[in-house]
Amino acid sequence: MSNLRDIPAPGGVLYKDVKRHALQALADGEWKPGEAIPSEKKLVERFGVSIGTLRKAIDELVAENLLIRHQGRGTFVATHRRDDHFFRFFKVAHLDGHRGYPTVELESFRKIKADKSVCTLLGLEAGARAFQLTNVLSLDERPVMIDDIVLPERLFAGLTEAQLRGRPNTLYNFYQEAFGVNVIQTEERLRSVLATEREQALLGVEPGAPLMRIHRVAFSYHRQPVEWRVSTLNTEEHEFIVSQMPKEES
Amino acid sequence: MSNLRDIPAPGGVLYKDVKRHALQALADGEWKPGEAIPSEKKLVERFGVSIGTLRKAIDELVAENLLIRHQGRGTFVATHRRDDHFFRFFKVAHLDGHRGYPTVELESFRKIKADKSVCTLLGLEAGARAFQLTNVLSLDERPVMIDDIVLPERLFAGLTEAQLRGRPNTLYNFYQEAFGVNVIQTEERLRSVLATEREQALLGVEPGAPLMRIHRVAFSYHRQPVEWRVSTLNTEEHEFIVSQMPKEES
DNA sequence: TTACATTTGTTCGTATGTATA
DNA sequence: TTATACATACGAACAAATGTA
Repeated sequence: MSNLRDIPAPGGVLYKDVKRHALQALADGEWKPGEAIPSEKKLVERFGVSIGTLRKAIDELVAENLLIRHQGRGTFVATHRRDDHFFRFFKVAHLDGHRGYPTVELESFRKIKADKSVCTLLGLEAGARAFQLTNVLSLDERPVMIDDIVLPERLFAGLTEAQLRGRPNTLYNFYQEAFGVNVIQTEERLRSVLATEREQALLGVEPGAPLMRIHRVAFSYHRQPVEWRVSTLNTEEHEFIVSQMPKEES
Repeated sequence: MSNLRDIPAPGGVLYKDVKRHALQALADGEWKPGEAIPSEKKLVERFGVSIGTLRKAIDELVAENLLIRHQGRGTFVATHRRDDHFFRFFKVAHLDGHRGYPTVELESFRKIKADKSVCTLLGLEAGARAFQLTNVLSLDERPVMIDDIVLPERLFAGLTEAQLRGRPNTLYNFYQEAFGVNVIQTEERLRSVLATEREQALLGVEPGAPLMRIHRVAFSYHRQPVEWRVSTLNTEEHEFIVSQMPKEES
């Protein structure tokens, strides 16, 4: 392993180089979710930089929620296990403010050829194969949201319906553990629509009921798109939460 | 001005103390939006801490978008001027992805007694007086969103309709410049609803059209609530954008 | 254009404190 | 108790950007 100093940084900024290498270790799966990365001391040796420079690089990855520091224990790769990052990606709450975990029922699962628009969004070649699955999410025993999800076959090779039904944890945690696919960022676009017949049936709402449609692209490292999702939410008793700065008081 | 070292920090962490004092300088209006705060050298003297400690404190305020650093120029208090933070708070885009500035028309303005629920949300005593105003926002010459806004009279004493009509910049910039009220954070809750008659008229939609209702509380320093807003968005040709991590690539 | 002062950005390293196993 | 790992605090030296004389 050569020192980063040996090759001048492209941007000329050393800590950005360290960050880039750390990011690569994450993307390559050298550092795996839930596991500790090497100690600061070891990373200082590995990268040939000072402790301050290393810290500045790791600081940014921590700020981006990719790593989690624990004083006295080590620095860990973030996971999608319950409580960890779950509510960063599940933004539905009851009108009274209460936020709970949904129960998930797999409604359908099949292989498809991704259509043109989805291929564009996921950066796939035209006609690429993909998995299409539909989950119905319930809160307090009542169906609240439909998730129509498309996953590129290339990234999720061998995915089966049984796996999806048997998964013990969150979907994004399942992506991590079963396929090494790490969702670290999402982009969502929200609209209001009227319920279709299918949605009336699945969510148990009246014809003409207003629903919220959420288009989401989920990204992994290096902004690689890994999931396309259309969620349909019944906001009769629930709402979609958007808040800036979940942590830090000012 | 006494050194921070003279009084042991409550939490025992010096840079948090520095941050707290800096935050107070912002909340007190000692450091005003758009202006430069004292140089690092001066702040080091003022607080009696090392440059590293000072930097760590300021770093957090920069990360929270309260301050903006410019190498060679200084560190400035963030403003709500166009292009600056505007799109952090205006999350509406055209379906084709294009994001533009809306034109705003003041539809109504009056003094009210805030009702109980609004008082709770804004942390006001029961029956507190407030201003109620309604804006209609247009994109590409077409009305797209209605903003129903409530402002506590205590924070916006003397606000007039003429001021609101004459303001050259964004509403939040107007709060800053005219009343020293600095919006730094918002919390929003979104639902889908059917258009009321009033909304049909103002937005030019059909009866039964689905609209998006956005409930927002805006906060200033120390999480003080300063504005209550109910926005109603026509998502026929526009959508509401939610994306994590607007900056930094991973 | 040049030179210079000012201000923030980067990199280095040390010493000590605190949390964990 | 001990070793390990991260957290805080210090500050020096130099680089890069900016504004001005």
